[in-house]
Amino acid sequence: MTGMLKDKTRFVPPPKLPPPTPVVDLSDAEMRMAQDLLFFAYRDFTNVADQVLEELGLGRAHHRALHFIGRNPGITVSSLLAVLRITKQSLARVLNALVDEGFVAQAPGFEDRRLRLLTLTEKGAALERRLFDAQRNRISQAYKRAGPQAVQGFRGVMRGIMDKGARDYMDGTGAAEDA
Amino acid sequence: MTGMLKDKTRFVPPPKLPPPTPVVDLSDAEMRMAQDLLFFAYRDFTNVADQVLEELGLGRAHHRALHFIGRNPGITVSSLLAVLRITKQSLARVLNALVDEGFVAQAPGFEDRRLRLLTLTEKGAALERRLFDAQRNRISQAYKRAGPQAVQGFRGVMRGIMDKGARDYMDGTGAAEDA
DNA sequence: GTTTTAAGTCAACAATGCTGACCCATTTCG
DNA sequence: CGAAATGGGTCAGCATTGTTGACTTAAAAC
Repeated sequence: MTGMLKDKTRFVPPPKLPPPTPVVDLSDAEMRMAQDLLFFAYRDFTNVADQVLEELGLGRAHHRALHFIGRNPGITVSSLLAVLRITKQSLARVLNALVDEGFVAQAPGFEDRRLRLLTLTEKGAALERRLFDAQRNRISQAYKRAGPQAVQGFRGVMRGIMDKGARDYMDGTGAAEDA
Repeated sequence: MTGMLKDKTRFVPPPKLPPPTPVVDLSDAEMRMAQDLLFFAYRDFTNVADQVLEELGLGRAHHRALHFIGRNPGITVSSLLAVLRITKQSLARVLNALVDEGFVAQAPGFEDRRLRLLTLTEKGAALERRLFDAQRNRISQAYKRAGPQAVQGFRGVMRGIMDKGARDYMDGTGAAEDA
């Protein structure tokens, strides 16, 4: 019985204390820091919108859909799937909720009537605005404090981290890209 | 019936097509872009480690725990909770799995024997290394391409986006901070 | 007129958050 | 010393959001 640890087989004797953490080279520490940066910044950035979402019984997935539909009015379901990289079923849940509650409207395509062109309703645009405003504060504060040059660097690095596909999407001016 | 849309009440007539997306001011577009950057960079960065994790039947939550224990050898459970900002129960699931499978070791504190000091076992450190290596490529590529100045900017902006608490943690040299 | 394609749907499952309610061992404090 | 506070653990149940697999329907393409 190792004190409070009960006898749970779970106890493993400590490896002589701090396993000396290799500390390979300097840039290694930089890379570790980048992990932290991404984790914290993303977590806290997304959290900003959560309060508003909770009020409405929506989740982050809904926010993402609203965001990308707002940025790409008339986007098709399959393009949206390609951007989000989730399955049709996952999107369906979220999208149906948004349509049911009047945040998103869908119209059949003109040329190809199989397509469902997605747009935000006014209600949807208003919600997206609200969510955006919350997050915008964060960003603009951070941008302001860091300065325009830092912003340039930020963009460059972030672009470098993402997949080529995402980079391409972003280069498409935010208009619906072709998967 | 409106073609393929069946009769699902779900159909909402299109709002005259692209609700003109206000386009308030220039900096607004910048902020929107930042949302995209964060979403894509974070998604693709975390994805990098997923393959390795899947092999082992572990998830991202396990990775996070490994990461922060690795960076803060001897961290207590409550400090880890404070860093991750999740509940004890959520952490327990993940931590128990890691201990059971020999990735993490725990030792009672010397001064205060209620504490459980967490460290990576060699096996755990090796796994963390593996996961890290995958992600390191991304980062170092991005850093290299963007240049050292951009990296500075990246850090500044990311720090600005996160909560003060996270910033403080990071300033603690990555050594276990006091909640 | 057959085959693709865009979209929708049912069912079931897994990971990871959460809350609420307790228990135990240790430390602290009156 | 004895009570309260603290660090940690656990059971049970639930929500969100991701996954697979299998199948349908409507429209387009060939």
